[in-house]
Amino acid sequence: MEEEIHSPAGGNPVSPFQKIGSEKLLSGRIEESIESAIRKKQYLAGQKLPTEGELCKLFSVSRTVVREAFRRLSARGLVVIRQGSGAYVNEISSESAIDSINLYLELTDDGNMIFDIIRARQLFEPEIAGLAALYRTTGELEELAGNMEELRNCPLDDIEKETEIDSRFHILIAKATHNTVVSLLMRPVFDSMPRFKRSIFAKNKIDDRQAEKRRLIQFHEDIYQAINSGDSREAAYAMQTHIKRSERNFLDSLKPGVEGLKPGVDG
Amino acid sequence: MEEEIHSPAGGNPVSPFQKIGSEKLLSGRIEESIESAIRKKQYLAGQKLPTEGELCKLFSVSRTVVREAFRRLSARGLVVIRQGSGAYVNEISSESAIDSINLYLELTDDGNMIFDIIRARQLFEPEIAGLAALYRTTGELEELAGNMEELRNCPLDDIEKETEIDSRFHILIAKATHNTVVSLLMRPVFDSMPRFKRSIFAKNKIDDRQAEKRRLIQFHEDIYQAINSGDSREAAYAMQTHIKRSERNFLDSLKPGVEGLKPGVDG
DNA sequence: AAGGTATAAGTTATATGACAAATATTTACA
DNA sequence: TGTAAATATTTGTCATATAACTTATACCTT
Repeated sequence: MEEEIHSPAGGNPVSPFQKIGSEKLLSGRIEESIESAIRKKQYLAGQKLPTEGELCKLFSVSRTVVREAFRRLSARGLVVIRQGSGAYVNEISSESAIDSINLYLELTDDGNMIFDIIRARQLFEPEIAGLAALYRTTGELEELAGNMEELRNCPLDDIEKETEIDSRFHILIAKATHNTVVSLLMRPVFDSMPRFKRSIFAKNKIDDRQAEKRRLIQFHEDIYQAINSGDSREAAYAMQTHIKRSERNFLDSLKPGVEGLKPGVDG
Repeated sequence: MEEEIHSPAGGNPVSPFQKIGSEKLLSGRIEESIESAIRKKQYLAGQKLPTEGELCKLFSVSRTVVREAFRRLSARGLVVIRQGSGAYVNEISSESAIDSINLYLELTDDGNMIFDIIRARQLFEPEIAGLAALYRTTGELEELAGNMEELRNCPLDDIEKETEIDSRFHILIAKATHNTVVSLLMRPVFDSMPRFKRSIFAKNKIDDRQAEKRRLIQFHEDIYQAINSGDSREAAYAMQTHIKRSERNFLDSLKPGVEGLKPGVDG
């Protein structure tokens, strides 16, 4: 019989797919079955899953439902589908998970999200900088130095690029903790920085920009030096100072008149 | 006939859907188009999207690709599809995003994830408890009290339930910060607690369980009191103490000999 | 025999048509 | 007017066919 599907990995002849339950949609049930097999590592990253046709026979369903199950799985980043070739377990990547958080934050932002972001940075980033000072490698220090060089060379009027470099600086520090959880969870915070900073800069007077960039560079320099010297306490302090300054910049940018104020009364 | 990409009937207010680009798959392009419309809030949560048939005509594609686009969108939590009714923009929920992170953490756990989790908690939770002490409402205090009551009443041998209650305690504190970013990002950390604690308890001597639970209750009590009295510093300290103890428990559970080895020495 | 090319086979992508199942709307009736 | 039945709409699943792409094979040239 060709009942046997793929036997991945080891010699276990038992099908990696659990019997489909009594859920609602067929495509959902098959999605769960395949997901379960992947979670149990019965299929490893890069491995090829059975073809649509094989799964049709295995589950006794039409190609439609198998394809829709694959679509759901690929949308969630669990598998990649290559036309003409097949479906493969995706190399695990944090991007899909991070994108999911970013989407949520974007959709739920009622305009006050930035306050939560700033507060979260105040809470977490000094601790992160302190940890980075303890665990950073020389390679990571070089990356930070390179990032600062990029910042110095960034044209004064290219705000888009500057904020991107800035947020990458903080991502690098989070990575230097060598804590995958910390660096993963902080990514959405840093990813949102450009979005917010755009609106801040938009309200700033142009004259302030040059001085502000000098300060930004100096803050990064201070943080870098502390991390470089392995001084955890100083790194935390430098980071705290940096973020407080950023917050003040933001609050100042709101001063002239909060956008929420109804027109009718003005200066 | 259906060659024409028609503008929606009548006076033609601009279509909410952007023109499809030059991506690879049709279903992917249509997914992006619909996602973009949702991100721009041209369709709000709960609103009904066009039917499959309408989208087929609008994009001049088959039902197959429209359905697969919908499957992807629903897998990502952007829309919900109700048979016989239609597709609706999903009420925004953090669950999908959190699940995505949880899946990533589970798949990438090589056995050392727990160290990162513990360290992340050490970094973040004291700060969170401190913030919660400042912003908690009386309702949230009641929830915390109720949670502690649940913990006291939990059977000593029901580890599954105990860990669930425990992690919920910490989730409640994160929520009490009234910072959506903080409570969202910490969720995966707390969600992973039961998974890890199972293995810790499994290696603990049964005799320790009663004393250990008493200590757990006392820690929660201390944290609660500090948060209740609005003492930010004390709340952070109590939380720090709690987590350090948890870490020691974990490290102790590894002592006798990493996995496999039966504990042969006890008090 | 080695290497490249054309061909064939396998696999996914899309289209179409049909019917089932669930829901929504309209109609008919009391 | 309110309710129930009938009808229409919409999504779910199946089946078949063809296009587009990938991989494997056979063949040819050198």
